[in-house]
Amino acid sequence: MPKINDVALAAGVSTATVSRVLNNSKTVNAELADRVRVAAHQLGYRPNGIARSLRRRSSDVIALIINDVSNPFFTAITRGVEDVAQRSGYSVLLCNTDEDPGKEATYLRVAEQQQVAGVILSPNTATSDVSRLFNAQVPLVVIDRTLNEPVDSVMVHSLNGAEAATQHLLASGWKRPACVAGPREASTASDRLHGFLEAVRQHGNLEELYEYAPFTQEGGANAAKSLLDLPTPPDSLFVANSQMALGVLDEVRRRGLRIGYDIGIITFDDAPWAPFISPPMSVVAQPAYEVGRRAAELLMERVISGTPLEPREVTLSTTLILRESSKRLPA
Amino acid sequence: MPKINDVALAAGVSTATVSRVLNNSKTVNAELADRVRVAAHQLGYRPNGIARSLRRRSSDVIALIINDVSNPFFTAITRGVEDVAQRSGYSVLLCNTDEDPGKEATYLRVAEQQQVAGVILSPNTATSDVSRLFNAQVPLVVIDRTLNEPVDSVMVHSLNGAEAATQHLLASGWKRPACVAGPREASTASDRLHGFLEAVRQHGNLEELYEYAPFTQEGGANAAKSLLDLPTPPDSLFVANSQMALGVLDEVRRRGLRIGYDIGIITFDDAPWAPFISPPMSVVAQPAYEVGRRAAELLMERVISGTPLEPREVTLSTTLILRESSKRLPA
DNA sequence: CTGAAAGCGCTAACAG
DNA sequence: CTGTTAGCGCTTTCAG
Repeated sequence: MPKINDVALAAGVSTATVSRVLNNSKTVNAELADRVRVAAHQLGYRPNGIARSLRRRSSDVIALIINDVSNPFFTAITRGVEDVAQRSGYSVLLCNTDEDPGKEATYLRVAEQQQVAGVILSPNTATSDVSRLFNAQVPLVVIDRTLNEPVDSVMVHSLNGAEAATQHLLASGWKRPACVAGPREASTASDRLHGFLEAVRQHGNLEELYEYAPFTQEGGANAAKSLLDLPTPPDSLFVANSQMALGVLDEVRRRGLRIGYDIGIITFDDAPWAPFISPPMSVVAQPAYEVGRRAAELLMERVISGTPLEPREVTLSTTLILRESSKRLPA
Repeated sequence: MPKINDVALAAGVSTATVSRVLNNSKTVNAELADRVRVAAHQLGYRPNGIARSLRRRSSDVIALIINDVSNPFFTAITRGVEDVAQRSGYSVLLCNTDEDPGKEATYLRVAEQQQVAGVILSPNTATSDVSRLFNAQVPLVVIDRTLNEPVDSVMVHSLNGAEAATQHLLASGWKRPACVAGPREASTASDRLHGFLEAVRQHGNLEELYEYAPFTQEGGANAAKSLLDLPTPPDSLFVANSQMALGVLDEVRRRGLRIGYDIGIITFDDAPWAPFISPPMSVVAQPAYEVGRRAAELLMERVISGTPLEPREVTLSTTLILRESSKRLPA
């Protein structure tokens, strides 16, 4: 691998000039610049990003740390982030924590050690430790779940969405809704549960039925199982995310329950498969791509300006998409 | 941020000793080692990974470059890779190319410049340029799609799977199967198409119906549209991946075609939603997690041993999972 | 077993 | 406008 010095030698200039040319400094004589470019090209020179980062104390890479790569919500976010990062000439490195605080800590450390230009984080819990990033002055924006720190954030108003979904269940004639809630530690899970409970309380006279579980297919299946095994089981389910919904569907099918007659279902997240299951799934859609886009925009501002800004907070809204699974059909 | 020198000063030793302690060199006096650890801890010292990488000419990060984060096949691979990388103390950085050769080139460059310890790549086309990685001696293993180079690879025998799926369609009584094929450039797409054609030819007397399209939901929808608009449309579809299958489903529904009566469908990839659509989708399942696991194992061997090995090639098999969508029901 | 010192490849003052 | 030079923070010979 040729180094900057080889290029300098070949072009008959100093390394400083090579560096200037390669970094588009405008103050270089055109003829020299050409010689440098030719030499660099002939040698197949590639700047060593590590050395550059060490010197500059920052790279042109941002890290996106998410909880679950297989959740379509996060992959849609990823697209949003990538689109704006790319436009600014940054690459995005995706890190999957799998809801594991240990992995999250590891990736936070990697991000710091690799001197990424910035990080977008969906924290496992509100107490995830970002102090090192903070000390290292690495720009950070938090998405999806809140953090107990004053930082830039892009959130979705889960509570409202959950409340609306539950009200819809009730308005459709279901009498005994329950909530398949996510894990206690996730703010989104508790927001959605609270939205659900809010609607239940407003309706009055209803038992507060819910079950915490991990945001996974298995978690959803287990929660549904517990709920449906109750002496007086619920007749409808509000599910906290689409991964869980798959598990709920599995359990419902296993029991031979007919959606629309024996049970009503509505879930958070408009997964790509939602319209195609039977019956089509009603959902509370989150503007996932938008979350990613806005987060990346906030991050890029900080990265590029470098100036310290007041923490900014953007909150987006959900959309209720009514399909069939939540409707109550005449017997 | 404290540097190694600060730790050395605080512990009253040289930077070399600090480095040795932090890298678990066994040849350090226990008492000194303790002093170093205490000092490092008190100062909140974190080694600068960039500087370390520059010196060592390698980091403890591997890159996984895939075509589509939202495809469950790739996310399952990701899990496999992460599990074994983590076991060896490596972090995996996921890069999403979105089937865009430009992005692929960018990430390959990033991988080289960031001096990752190794890369696992699902190449866009068989001619993707990995020469720079090769020159830089970065261990590489290719997955999913072939590359015109002698490198370690983990593939799935697509052709057999496609052939079996098509034979099943024919054996179920469908008379006019067509293939919703992926993009020409992807070896998986052409393998699957060839498997399909193989079965069609063996059966004899059948028209060779197929349509190339991108591996996306939209691609699948468009291909289905063309095929179903034929003067004599097919009565069954073999679809090349699960993203496309969603699009096919959409188009089929739009036309009011009843799966099982008017049309039979079978697709590659056992997406999580496959059992839950109506009717449940028959699929050719790929051992995705296994692909990731094996690929990471091959990579880790190279990374850790550092010795040049002969290129190795592992090929895994598919499994036909018959559900309802491919069955032909009596009218 | 430990320390001094030489870089890894690049950028950015600082001179000229 | 261009070159010289001093590091960025760490690891690793090489002496002692």
